[in-house]
Amino acid sequence: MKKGLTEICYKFFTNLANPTRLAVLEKLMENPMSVNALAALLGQEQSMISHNLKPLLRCKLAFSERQGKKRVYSANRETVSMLFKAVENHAEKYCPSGGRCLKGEKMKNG
Amino acid sequence: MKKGLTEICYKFFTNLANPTRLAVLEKLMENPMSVNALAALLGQEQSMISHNLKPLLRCKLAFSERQGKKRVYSANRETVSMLFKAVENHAEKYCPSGGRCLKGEKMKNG
DNA sequence: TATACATATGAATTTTTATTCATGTAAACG
DNA sequence: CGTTTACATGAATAAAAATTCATATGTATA
Repeated sequence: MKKGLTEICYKFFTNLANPTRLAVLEKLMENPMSVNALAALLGQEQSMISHNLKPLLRCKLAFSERQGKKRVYSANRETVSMLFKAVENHAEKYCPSGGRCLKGEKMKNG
Repeated sequence: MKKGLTEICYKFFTNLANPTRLAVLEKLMENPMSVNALAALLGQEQSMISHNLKPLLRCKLAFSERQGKKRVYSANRETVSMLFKAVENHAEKYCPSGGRCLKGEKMKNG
């Protein structure tokens, strides 16, 4: 493993280890949208979405662009799809029947 | 994104979002070893290593096998290398000069 | 089978992270 | 330029994780 990667990995995975941020990324993978659109879709407060978008932007897992009075967020499709795919591959191989091996502990939300 | 994957991703990334566990995985990628060997190498208490190995095993990010009175742990090389590679790719492209873009927040250890 | 070695577990505490609520700021548009 | 819309930020609180220390369990072997 490359030196310094551990620290980057830590920030990275810490960033992803959150149901709200994962849900945001999932939505943004479907299509780019505004903070309020995300908040509405996910049934969460606008400020919570904003707070959670920040670390995603910082790590460049998401991008943003102003469009008129809105600000449109989009996912870093390359990285995000690669990561999700890695997890999906693992799950298929090691967590048959949809991660039932992880049963018992539920996600903080939904 | 496949349904149910969000939850698996959450457990997954939560598992990886920890400096001790990342360090453990890094060592185990070099070669399989016992709990005490890990503890010695990482300068951590044995119980801490044990506690942190548990979730890695649960998610099958690591495996274990008894060898005499020791228990030898090994990394799931396939998954771990894929994940690390994904992060490395991202870092190269989006975090030039070794993740300096992530500066300011240090890892809990290291 | 008593002892030592290797690891696991439990529970209390500390640390980190998330969430909420109130408020601040910035662009658009009348 | 004041008002509305859209979003960001700060600070307090709440929730979740990590760490530590004490102790239990399990295996080999004298």
